[in-house]
Amino acid sequence: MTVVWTDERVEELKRLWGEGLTTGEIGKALGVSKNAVVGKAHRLGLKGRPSPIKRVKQQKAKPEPKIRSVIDLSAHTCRWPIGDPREPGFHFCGKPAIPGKPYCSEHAAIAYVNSSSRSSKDEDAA
DNA sequence: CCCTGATTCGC
DNA sequence: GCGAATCAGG
Repeated sequence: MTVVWTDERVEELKRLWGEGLTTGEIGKALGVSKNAVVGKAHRLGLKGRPSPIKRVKQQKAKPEPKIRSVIDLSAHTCRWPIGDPREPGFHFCGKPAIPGKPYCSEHAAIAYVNSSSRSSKDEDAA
């Protein structure tokens, strides 16, 4: 595989080498064996580096998972607890709640039932 | 064992 | 000078 090392090849070699590609990658890109690459590189006087050189993958920094909590729920979302808070399947109702109330109409009825039975004659007064 | 790079060795 | 083989490090 005596591919004539033209200036282009050498330039590509140096470029890929500088890119951080491994000898195998460069050799594959140039169509030569990794030995040829490393040999030429060494002969050229390129900088040596640690064996397992790998290009650092650009990891996308995730914004944030955004933890859902009861306070994060919309003000108009029913927060009626379903199940036991200690159990894994615990969740909230999530149905549209009554404005001003943390529960939907159904659960609000349950929540406020008998809580403070308004007398049928305490608000008619003026 | 795999990966890699570095050096050696024959052409 | 070239690359494969070989050696060496991780």
